[in-house]
Amino acid sequence: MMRADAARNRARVLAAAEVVLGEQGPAARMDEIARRAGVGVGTVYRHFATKEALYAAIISARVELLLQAAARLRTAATPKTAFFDFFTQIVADAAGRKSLTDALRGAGVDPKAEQSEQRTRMRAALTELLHDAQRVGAVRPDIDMPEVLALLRGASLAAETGDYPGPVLDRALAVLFDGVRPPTARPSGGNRLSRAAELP
Amino acid sequence: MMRADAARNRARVLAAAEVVLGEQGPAARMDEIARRAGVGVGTVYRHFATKEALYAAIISARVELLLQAAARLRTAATPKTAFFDFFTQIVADAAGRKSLTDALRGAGVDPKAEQSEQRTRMRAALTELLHDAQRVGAVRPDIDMPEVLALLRGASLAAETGDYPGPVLDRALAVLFDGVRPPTARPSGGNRLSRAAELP
Amino acid sequence: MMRADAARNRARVLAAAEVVLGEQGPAARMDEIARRAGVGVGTVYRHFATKEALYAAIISARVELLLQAAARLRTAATPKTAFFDFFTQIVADAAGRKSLTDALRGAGVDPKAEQSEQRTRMRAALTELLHDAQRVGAVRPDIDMPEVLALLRGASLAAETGDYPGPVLDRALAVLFDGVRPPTARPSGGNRLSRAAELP
Amino acid sequence: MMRADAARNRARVLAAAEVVLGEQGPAARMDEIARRAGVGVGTVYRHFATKEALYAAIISARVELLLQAAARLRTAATPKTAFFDFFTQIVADAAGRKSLTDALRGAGVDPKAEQSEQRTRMRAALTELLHDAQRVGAVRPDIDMPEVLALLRGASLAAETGDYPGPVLDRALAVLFDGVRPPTARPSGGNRLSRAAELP
DNA sequence: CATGAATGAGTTTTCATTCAT
DNA sequence: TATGAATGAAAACTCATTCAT
Repeated sequence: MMRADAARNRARVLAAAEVVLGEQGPAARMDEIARRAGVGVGTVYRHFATKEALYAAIISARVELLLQAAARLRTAATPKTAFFDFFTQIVADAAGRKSLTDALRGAGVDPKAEQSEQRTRMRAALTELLHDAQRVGAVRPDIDMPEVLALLRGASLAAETGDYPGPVLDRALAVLFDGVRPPTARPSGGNRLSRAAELP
Repeated sequence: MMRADAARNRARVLAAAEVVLGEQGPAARMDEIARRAGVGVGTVYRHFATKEALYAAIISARVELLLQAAARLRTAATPKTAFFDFFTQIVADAAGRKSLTDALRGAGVDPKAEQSEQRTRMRAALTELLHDAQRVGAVRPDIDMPEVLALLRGASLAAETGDYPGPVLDRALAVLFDGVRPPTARPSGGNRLSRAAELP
Repeated sequence: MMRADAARNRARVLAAAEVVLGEQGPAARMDEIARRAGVGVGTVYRHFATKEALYAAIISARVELLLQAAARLRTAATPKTAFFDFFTQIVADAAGRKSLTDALRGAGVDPKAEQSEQRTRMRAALTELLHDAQRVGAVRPDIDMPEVLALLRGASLAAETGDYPGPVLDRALAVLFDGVRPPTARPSGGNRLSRAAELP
Repeated sequence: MMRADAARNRARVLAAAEVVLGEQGPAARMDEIARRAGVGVGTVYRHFATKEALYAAIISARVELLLQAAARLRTAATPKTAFFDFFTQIVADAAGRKSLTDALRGAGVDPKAEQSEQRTRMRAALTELLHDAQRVGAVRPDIDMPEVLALLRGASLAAETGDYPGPVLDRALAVLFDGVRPPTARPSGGNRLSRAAELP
């Protein structure tokens, strides 16, 4: 019973921290996070030794979810779309957590042991999807992971820190993907960017 | 004559602030900035009433330079390349000032009167270059400013916050630009990404 | 149980602040007040959000005591002397807290909600005592609250900011009270001012 | 010509300081005083070595004026009224310079050499007027300088720091003076306090 | 285990005073 | 001599972290 309580508290703190960081940026206070979680500061510190550790845990949880999504895509989707779907999903995830990365970077969170292990797994997952896509000719062959990572990072940051309506993000991604595909994979005349659903 | 001294001090503070912010992020202390500039804290405050005001002045100066570059490109370069050159220049500028934007955003710098006026001018400059490029068929016609801004922001953020070797950034931009160009403007077989000069 | 500790700390801070303000005037530092109270500055700020708030709390406590004294006098003393006793007590209280008012005014303490509520109660208490005294002919009938308040303020300020030996204050008050009484209430020949106990 | 300029500047600074202190209290800044005087801070410091020295000079000028008034009254008025007139004048002067004394005391201005010399002259002037009045029976004989000084200080402070409409101050002073007069000098039935001119 | 009061180093900002021009 | 830019000590206030209850 104790264990359950502790676990619930940990989860509550994590959730509260994500919200508060999104709202207040890197300046968010531990007191406030505790208040939102409905616990005392002491409890926050019982679960996360340090503010930085708490922030790192948030990232960790996020990345874990994305990794699961990557695994799912690899089995469920065709190599032709899996890479693009994953890319899109990461960006959508970022857009849904406005300015969180910002807050985390502002807080000076460094890649620690666990994080760098996750980083490795993330890279591996992405590499697989990329190579699969290249094998079936869905992605141009002269592109490589470093570029992909840079493009992914840029897209995520723009989605997270900017305030773009969904369709704008979609079209920006479409442009990006057009650049990523081999010319032959583009429908003749190009992928006309859709403007239908644009919000006012 | 004193005015000259004051102006020099102002410039020194601005320069020191840019450096220190780049190094230490939003947490940079006013004391440190003053020390680097070789002046007392009081002098920093004489020129910039507030930490936030100092940060705003840095952005302002940066944007001003870019606006001048835009004007220069419009006369000196052909519409075919001006847009891409400007885009590239902004990203290079961002790359050269690692984590400054970060620091600025972390400091909660708001778009103030002057800033928002600059924002307007920046949009105008970019719009001109974009339309010029579309007119001569260098940029696909179904792309519009919102997407361009999102792509630009993403590229700048990636360049600024990431630690990519130059060639990686170049290739990522090349991919992006391929997506921006109309299919007809791409050499058949695509723009082969160059790998020659890659740094270790 | 912690609450008891917190309350003790609050009281300590209040007491220390009263002392330090009396000694050093409005320029007293929060650090020093904390040191005297034997707590950290943070604790001072936990209990009083602001220097001004701390000062306001001191006044509040003082006035509360005087209000209790007024209530006591109304039941315990005869209307003939109660007014004069209360007046005297206020002045004595002021004399006992040298330069505190000074410090408080210097700090720009404004009448806030609670304060102005106290102010109202204080006026009410004084008004009752005044009217009682006038009803029994102990105070001239042509005097009214505004004058009484002005006289009281003057007497308190003199007592607080000046450095008068007790007998001097007593005689000054005696003169004042002679002016407040109806001529008939003065012993023929006036109230001879006592000089017996004068200190050097 | 230089001398005249310097003297004008000194006077300007003095005047500006009096105004600014009255408005902003002890916290008034030297910069602001200089600005109001239409000179640079450096000039303020040329005339007054220290903030405290400036404040002392203000008091000094004030007292000098009052001393001249005392001398004038001694020749021009009858002993019967001269004392009361002087007392009234000091209080009126205080009322006209709201919170200046406050500012000065708050600034920790100490009695310096010059000041204490003035203090002596002030006491002497008041003593003369008091004794003259006692000789002609206008002031009760059992009152002495210490009480008078205490009463005067109280009245001045009340006038300066309070916000009493003129008639209230007048009536308060009338009460005070009734206490100061021998019973025989009060018209039978007392000096009815006038209520005629009271402002709404 | 949870709580939240206490701690105090750390930061921003102010302002009297100095001094180069 | 006047000016006002520069100085930097001082002071208010914050907040991550600890620890008694």
